[in-house]
Amino acid sequence: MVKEGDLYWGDALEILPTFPDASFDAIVTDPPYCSGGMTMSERARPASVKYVQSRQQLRWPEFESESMDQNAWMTWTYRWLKECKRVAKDGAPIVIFIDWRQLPLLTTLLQWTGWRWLGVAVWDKTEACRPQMGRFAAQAEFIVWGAKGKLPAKRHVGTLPGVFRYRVEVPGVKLHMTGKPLGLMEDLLRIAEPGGRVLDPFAGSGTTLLAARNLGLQAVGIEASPQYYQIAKGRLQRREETIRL
Amino acid sequence: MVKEGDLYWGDALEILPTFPDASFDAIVTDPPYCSGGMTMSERARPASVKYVQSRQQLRWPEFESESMDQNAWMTWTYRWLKECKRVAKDGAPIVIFIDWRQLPLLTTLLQWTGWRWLGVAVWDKTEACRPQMGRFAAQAEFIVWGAKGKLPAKRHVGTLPGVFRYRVEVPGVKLHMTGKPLGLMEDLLRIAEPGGRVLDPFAGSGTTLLAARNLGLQAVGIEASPQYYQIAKGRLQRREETIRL
DNA sequence: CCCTTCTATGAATCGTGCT
DNA sequence: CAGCACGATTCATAGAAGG
Repeated sequence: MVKEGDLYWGDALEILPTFPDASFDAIVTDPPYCSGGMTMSERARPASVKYVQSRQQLRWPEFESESMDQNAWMTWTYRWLKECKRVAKDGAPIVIFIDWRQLPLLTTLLQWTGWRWLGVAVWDKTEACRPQMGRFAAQAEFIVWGAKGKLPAKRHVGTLPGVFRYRVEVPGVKLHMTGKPLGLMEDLLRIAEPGGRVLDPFAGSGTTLLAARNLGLQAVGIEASPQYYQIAKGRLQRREETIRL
Repeated sequence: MVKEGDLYWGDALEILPTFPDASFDAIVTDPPYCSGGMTMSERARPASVKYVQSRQQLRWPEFESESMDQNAWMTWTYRWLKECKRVAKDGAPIVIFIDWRQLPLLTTLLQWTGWRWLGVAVWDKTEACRPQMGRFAAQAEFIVWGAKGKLPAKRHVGTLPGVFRYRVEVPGVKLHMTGKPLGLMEDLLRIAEPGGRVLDPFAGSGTTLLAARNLGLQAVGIEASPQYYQIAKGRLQRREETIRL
């Protein structure tokens, strides 16, 4: 198994089973949505074609798991949610990014795997990525959250907002095609008990891990793509620099 | 059948069948969510008890259909969605408020009844919601939208945002326990073709109808509660006054 | 009679705006 | 300007019901 510090390179469904039971205080992740189309043929297009506007050269490395049909995505999501539940401590919160098309399926899967569904928070990107005439813009991304059993009555966590307003970052600042703003991830990670151990099984360019460390949390990540594994590793090593990417 | 102008008093499932096919350009509504609890007994409590904090006297007339269990709500929603589809013209948009708990069920029902699901917009109520320690606030309400078939390629509608930020109004300004800000409804109604005919089968205090008329749309509403029917009737009649309630 | 499950009731979170 | 009311909630807990 390849790893560097707390960052693992490999398939989440292969790495997760090597972790002991009840070893994480929170799961925070942004899995592949596989939502680029309602039809199988649209889904089968690679992510770089689905999510990048027409006719510009490839800017992002490909990421896997984006070419599943609805059924494959469902089985796959079921399995990693189940594994995450095993490695989470009782009462641990889980926070998952999802887009509107997959939201109903994800809330169902979350409950099927035994997690308790507690709400839907919103990432307001404040401007439409692609405004369209005559339709509401897809300006929000959704954040499904829940817990393994009940959230403990007394937690050392304050009150948290339910809508987070952050602009999408431009390529160069964001290092993954679907990379999230660092401030957004820091806000979300405040759901975790201070000093706790956080897992991101789909680490991408490592923003969750970086944000976690900024908050004084321990962070463990898994990333399947060799390119993003290298990018995340580099970011974590450079964390001491003052520039916050 | 009791009606006054374009406002009908009665059960939507009884009034809708009296409308002709393909007679509306848009459906915009805020149905009872029936979301107050995950158990049947919790749901069975009247809305004024479920949603209003303890120890204050009854401020709002009760509204019906808020005391259904999940199964009853599902069958009921299926039936009114189906009727709405019949009375909608081809290409007409539908816009429905819902809370996070019922969102997955509503998107399923929308598709089961033959509507095309096109997205989820967000009403961000901004800060004024009940904070909770250690959890994300339930600060947003969700707006499921779609169309009967495809939206026409050429519509006389501009680009619309996907997140709407409006504070919850105080009692006195809002006339229904769950009343929506007038500006919010006006924003949402911009999805309708200018001059079109809009239906709200759960009119409540009539904010949708008022907003529609402010935008120069024809508006038809149905309201089951005699109290809210009177309130909505009064507001529409007073519309000429400059004060916008 | 004890244990489990269900149900009914009310306390409490804090930023904001109104009095 | 201080105080108070308010929120399409959520949860804990006491009491009832059932096996």
